[in-house]
Amino acid sequence: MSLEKEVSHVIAKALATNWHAEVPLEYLGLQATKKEFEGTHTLVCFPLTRYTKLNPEQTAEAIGQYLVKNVSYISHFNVVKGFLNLTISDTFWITQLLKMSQTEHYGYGEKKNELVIVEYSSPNTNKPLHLGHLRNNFLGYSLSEILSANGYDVVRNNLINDRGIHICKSMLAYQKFGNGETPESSNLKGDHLVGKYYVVFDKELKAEGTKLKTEGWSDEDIEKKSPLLLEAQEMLRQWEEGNPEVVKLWQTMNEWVYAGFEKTYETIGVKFDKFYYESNTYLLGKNVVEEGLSKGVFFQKENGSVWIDLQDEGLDEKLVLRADGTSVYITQDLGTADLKYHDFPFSKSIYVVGNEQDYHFKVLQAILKKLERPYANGIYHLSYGMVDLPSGKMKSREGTVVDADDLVEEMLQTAETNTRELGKIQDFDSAEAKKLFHTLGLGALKYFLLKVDPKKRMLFNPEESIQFQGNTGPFIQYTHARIRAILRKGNELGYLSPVTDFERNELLEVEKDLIVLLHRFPQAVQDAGENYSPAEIANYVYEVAKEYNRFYQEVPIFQEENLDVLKSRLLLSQVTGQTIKTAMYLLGIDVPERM
RNA sequence: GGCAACGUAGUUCAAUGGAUAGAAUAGGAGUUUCCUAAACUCUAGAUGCAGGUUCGAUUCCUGCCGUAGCCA
Repeated sequence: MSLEKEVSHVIAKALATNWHAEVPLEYLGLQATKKEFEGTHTLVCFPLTRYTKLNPEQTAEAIGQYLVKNVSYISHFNVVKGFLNLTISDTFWITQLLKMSQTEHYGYGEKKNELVIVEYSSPNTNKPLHLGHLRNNFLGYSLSEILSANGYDVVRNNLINDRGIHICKSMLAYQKFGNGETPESSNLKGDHLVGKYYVVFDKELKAEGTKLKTEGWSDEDIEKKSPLLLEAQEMLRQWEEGNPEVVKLWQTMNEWVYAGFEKTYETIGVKFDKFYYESNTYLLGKNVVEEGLSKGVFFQKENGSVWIDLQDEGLDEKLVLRADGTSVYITQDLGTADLKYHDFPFSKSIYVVGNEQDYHFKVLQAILKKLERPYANGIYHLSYGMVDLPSGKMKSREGTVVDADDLVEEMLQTAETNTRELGKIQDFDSAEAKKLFHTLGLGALKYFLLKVDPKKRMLFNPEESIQFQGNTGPFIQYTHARIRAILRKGNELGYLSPVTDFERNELLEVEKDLIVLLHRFPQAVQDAGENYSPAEIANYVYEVAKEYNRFYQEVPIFQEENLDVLKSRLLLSQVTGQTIKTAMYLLGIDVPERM
């Protein structure tokens, strides 16, 4: 049992024996003591006064005395107003340090034998990935690692949107204006080449619109009946019919895109266990519509369209099948949900999708519940906020999109420039150096996008956002590299063989603060999993790095004359380094040995 | 029009209803005979407005103002 839980139980017992009160556990939770007070754990006593019939100070005093008497490792306490601050003996923390160092996979939870499917990335195949996709990919990847660390079996799933009008637009523009260009001939990454023709289509469509306008067309007609647009729609129809020429072009261009995506995924270090393609799943869901009708969950309107009434859920009526019998997005998502559950009987199914689709996922889950799908309650929409630029929202048509490949390249450049300026890697060969720039550049980018609460929208300022000082990936990586340097030296001097025991009874303040923080790691991993929030890991590991740097500054390890004390500090460094490495791993960020 | 968000130092982010609202960055002042100064220390600076619930509100409720979003 964790220290916090144990103490909470003793407090419950104190209230039961002294005041015959049964107090809900939520009032008994301990919180971290603020820096300016003595102690590490604090009980807020205000809510307990109604049970003790004493004022807050007296209540805290009485519980404090009980705890010191009944919990061996609580050495003393102090009361400030209604706050009971507990001090735990140094020997307890020293024992904890040894335990942490001997725990395999420290921070990880026990196996749960439950399957979780995390769907993320899910790109369209008509254009390359941009900054928003990066947030999605990093979130999905990191969340998968975090859930895995919490004991779940995780399937990382990528549902690729490889069909539809948007791809036909690229295809049509390519057919008309492509002149047989290929990724090889143009020296463009496949996804960028296809994206180029998506832009071409848009430009041509606009030009056509301008021309039609002078010919007297109304805006509405231009929007709906522009010949280019009709042609794209016709192409989509032909694709659905299986027209060999169209299908072949579609395959060719998709292959280009996949090759491009694969490269990007590899560079940014994200992986998938399973791919679904909408070209295979877009017809699913019609059987669900029939099922819903026969169960009376759906109803049909006079024109034949099928709807569900979700007003009792606070939502609207929602169309699930058009009058002409064609599907809408929600239809295929219903079918795909069944398919996923059939392939991977999960207890949780997580969709990493932007918050612009909040309504869609509310509807999806509500429908699945009404259809009494056993998995419906396990669905969770990890709804993340948009990444805005200083100029506002990214718009592909206005050319304000930050391209993922470009951004990554810039990051690597910045990493190289910064690193070379510091002149610490003269003895690195070029392969080592390149690897380091990659580690640092991507670390900076991933950390930047992950440290913000996923639910919140965030701002990305290209000039100012990516820094290497302060609360950044490289700062944490730097701390790790420092620790590794210490450990190398400790090893050379023969002090780490390994450290399994030492004589020590007292800790410096900064050492204790660090151990207390490290002791919280398993809880941080658990919380991050329960809240679907890599940001919690990011904030935690930053705290650890900061605290270690303080320790490093205040305590010159190798000047210590007492060998037991020296060894204990090496062990503290080792556990810190390991914790940083693990936490960063959960974020999908690598840490260097030297930098 | 309907729905659901968001608003915290100059800027970017924190804060299970708890103590004097934390960090980073930008600004000011320091630290290198010592394990990596991508570090450390000190300093200054913020809860949109008005009510309400509470012993206690950045957090919960109501209204207003502002920002972007979704559904037509």
